[in-house]
Amino acid sequence: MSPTTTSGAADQASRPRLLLIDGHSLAYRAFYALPVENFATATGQFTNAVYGFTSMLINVLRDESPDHVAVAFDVSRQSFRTEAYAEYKGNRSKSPDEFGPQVSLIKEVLAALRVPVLEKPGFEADDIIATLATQAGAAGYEVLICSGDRDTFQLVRDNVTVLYPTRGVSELSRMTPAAVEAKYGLLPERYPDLAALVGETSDNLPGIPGVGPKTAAKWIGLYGDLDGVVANADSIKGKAGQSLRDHLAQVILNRQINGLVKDVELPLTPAELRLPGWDREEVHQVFDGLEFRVLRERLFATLASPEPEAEGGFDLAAEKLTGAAVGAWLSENAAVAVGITVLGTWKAGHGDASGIAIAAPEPSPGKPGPAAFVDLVEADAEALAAVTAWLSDRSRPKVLHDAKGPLTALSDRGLAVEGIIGDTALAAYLCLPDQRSYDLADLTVRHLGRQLKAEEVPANQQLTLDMDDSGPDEADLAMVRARAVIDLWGALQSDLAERNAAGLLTDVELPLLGVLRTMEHHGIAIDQDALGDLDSYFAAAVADAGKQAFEAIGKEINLGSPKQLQVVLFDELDMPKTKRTKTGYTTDAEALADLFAKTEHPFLAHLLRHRDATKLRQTVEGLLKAIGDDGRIHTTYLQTIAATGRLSSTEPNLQNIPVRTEEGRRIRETFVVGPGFECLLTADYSQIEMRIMAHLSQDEGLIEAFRSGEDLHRFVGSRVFSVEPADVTAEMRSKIKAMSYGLAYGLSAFGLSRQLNIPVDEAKTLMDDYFDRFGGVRDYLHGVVDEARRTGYTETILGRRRYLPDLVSDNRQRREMAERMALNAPIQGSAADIVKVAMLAVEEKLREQGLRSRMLLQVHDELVLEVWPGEREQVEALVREGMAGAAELNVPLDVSVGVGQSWHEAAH
DNA sequence: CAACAGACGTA
DNA sequence: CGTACGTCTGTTGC
Repeated sequence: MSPTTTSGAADQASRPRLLLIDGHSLAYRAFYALPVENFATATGQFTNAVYGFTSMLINVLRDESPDHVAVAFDVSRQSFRTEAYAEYKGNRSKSPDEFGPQVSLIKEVLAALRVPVLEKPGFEADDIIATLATQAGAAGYEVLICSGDRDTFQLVRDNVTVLYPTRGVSELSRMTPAAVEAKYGLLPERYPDLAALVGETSDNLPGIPGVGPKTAAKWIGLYGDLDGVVANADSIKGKAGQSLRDHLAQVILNRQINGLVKDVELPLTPAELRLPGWDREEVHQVFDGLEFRVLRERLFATLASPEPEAEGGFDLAAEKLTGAAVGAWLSENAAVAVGITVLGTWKAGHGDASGIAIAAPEPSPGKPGPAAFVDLVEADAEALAAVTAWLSDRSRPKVLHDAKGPLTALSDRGLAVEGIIGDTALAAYLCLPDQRSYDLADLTVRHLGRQLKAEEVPANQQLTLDMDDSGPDEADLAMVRARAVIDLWGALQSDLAERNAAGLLTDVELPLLGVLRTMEHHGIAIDQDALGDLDSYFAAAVADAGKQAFEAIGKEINLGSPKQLQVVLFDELDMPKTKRTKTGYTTDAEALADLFAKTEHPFLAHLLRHRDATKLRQTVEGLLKAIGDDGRIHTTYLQTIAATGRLSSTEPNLQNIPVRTEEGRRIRETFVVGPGFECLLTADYSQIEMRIMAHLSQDEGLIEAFRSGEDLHRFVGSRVFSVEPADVTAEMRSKIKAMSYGLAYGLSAFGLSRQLNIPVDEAKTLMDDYFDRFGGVRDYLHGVVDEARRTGYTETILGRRRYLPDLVSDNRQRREMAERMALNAPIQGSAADIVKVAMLAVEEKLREQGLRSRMLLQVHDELVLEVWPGEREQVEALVREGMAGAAELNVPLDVSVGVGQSWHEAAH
């Protein structure tokens, strides 16, 4: 067990990195990825392609830290390829008028950034890239190619990676030799062979009919390369073989065309592509002209001061430990906060851990940080005892990344963990809650400027613990990740502090993580037979409604296909057109109900019933599939998804179980109390968002409404309509209710009119009257947007922030969207804060009072508990106390509670 | 096969 | 032209 040094990522500070970009291909992708109408300067110049290209460029420069860069462009469509094959790329329509001029704007941006631009008549950008990649590769460079053209895959090598845009231009997938092999089943060098057989639509190169990538790869595998395939064409059997023989000439031509030229004469060598650093003034000028304010900020923020360690990997002194060495290592190295990663599996509240990696921070700059791995399956008693004791010692600080799953795995192996002082995923979420994911590898690049991914380790640089050459094993990678976690934690501290989020992490999110873990673990019991019966019932309803729908139109179509429905409704039955969607006219339930009111065509009624029953059946079947061996459903709560601070629930989603209709509620009847328990108890906040609105706005009228104990909407209605509360009609009340809730979402008069089916001016009057009587609400709503525009973020009552840079967007649609988010985020987010605090309080009280009752579900403003026999009253009292006391607002927090044998019965 | 769009369930 | 989510199905493929 002698310590060795392992390098988890490219450790090549001395190795130059060259980034080669296919300018045309990326500009074109950007053009189609971003809606052109949303990107125009005051003078009417379209900039979507420039924006997308520049944005991608900034990201790649930031994430990859190349020191050498070049962008290659096609000069024209004419090249040696069109000479050889006139139809090459002949299917491409002329690029739109809005596109062409943007190419020269891109070149202006590149000039300001001092990025060399290369083009060569008669050749395509890819040939230039192939040439430079070849030269640089031979000279020992690390080469990155950014291109949307798959032909570049043939250039991939150990030190040549293609970054291929997958979604628009925002996400790049790394095509390494392993990635190419995984995707196509052959070496990168052979990719053009495969492309020649399969064809390339975008280049107008037809492939062999009936031959796809699978078959092509099989042949190439069989005969070595395309020459081999061609030579053996006669011996390939079957339809595909015949097809190959029929199209042999095209295949050979394809291969001539798709091979890239690697010896184009160029004015610059790789060494001359070193980035000299850009001209700030010129960048300002160009970006001003393009009106790229946010982008300029991003450029300066991310690239002005490149991280000193930007190219380093993680050096650690890694050991795999057994026996007495485990305890010794922990005593020596784990007194400070350490990073932990867990090998194992977890899903639906259960899991198993096979190993644990622990890493301490670098003792001093440049010195490898200690790291250890303990195999939990093979561990001897002594090792296990040491790990167990250390894990459960709350005075030994630990940091994990997205800890809920790993902790579930450890827990199911009998290992309790105490002393968790940080979770890097939660920390990153609190800092920037609008990100879609908090992948550890992404965070290390963003915050540490270091790469994590294993496949980026060049084979010749891997030093492994094993004596063989198999590369880093799982344990090595786990240790590298553990080290990344602790380093990341260090880097996130100041970020958390600056954003005032440290307390939120320590006091709310971290402890909540444990609560959620046990809720997932417990799950909720299901009456499987009843649910099965419901499935049959809904299936019959679907069949019945479908049959009647078909009779009504005299034929059978797929009722689940909006496209086919549009044909029937608008072409064949000639019904009035509904609201437009991207691809046609909507057939949503509201529109269908409108159409039914107008036409009374029975098809519509049957269709609506079919939709309804189908949706319910899908829900039921999803739930049936999710029932575990224990007869319970274990959802997974996601704590870092919702930008407002809410939780979300997945696999299955138990936060959207039907409740509004009678049939829907029958599904809730199948969520039942588990064996041995007395009943389910549900507790929910009534009108929590409106109460938060009252609190935040300090509006005297609204506060009085809640303090008076009068029905809220009746009270507000009496003010708005200037009548006695008793004289507020049901219609008035429902209008007020819609408006009150709408306000918290940024509802406009137009939206209100549409929802209430009243004229816009009536809706406008209604809103004006509302704001006249509740001026504090109006002032608050205006104020919250102004403040957010000034500071860049909104804040909840616990200081949870949401950053909304689009508030200053020059695009109206985006700006107004951001404004509505700014209105809603403090309200929805504060409600989320309060429920989270309440959950912690309830958990704490259950524990303190030594009760066996337990929390099972959270549905945003509702908690569902399972009550142990004899504990009902005590639980109800503590839940009321915990929830009502979760925040000090200037209005009371009202909690209503119900109990029953099922979730439905416990509702109130 | 994967990504997208449309539809719809909840708070 | 009302926020926040997750899931299913059908369609499509710059």
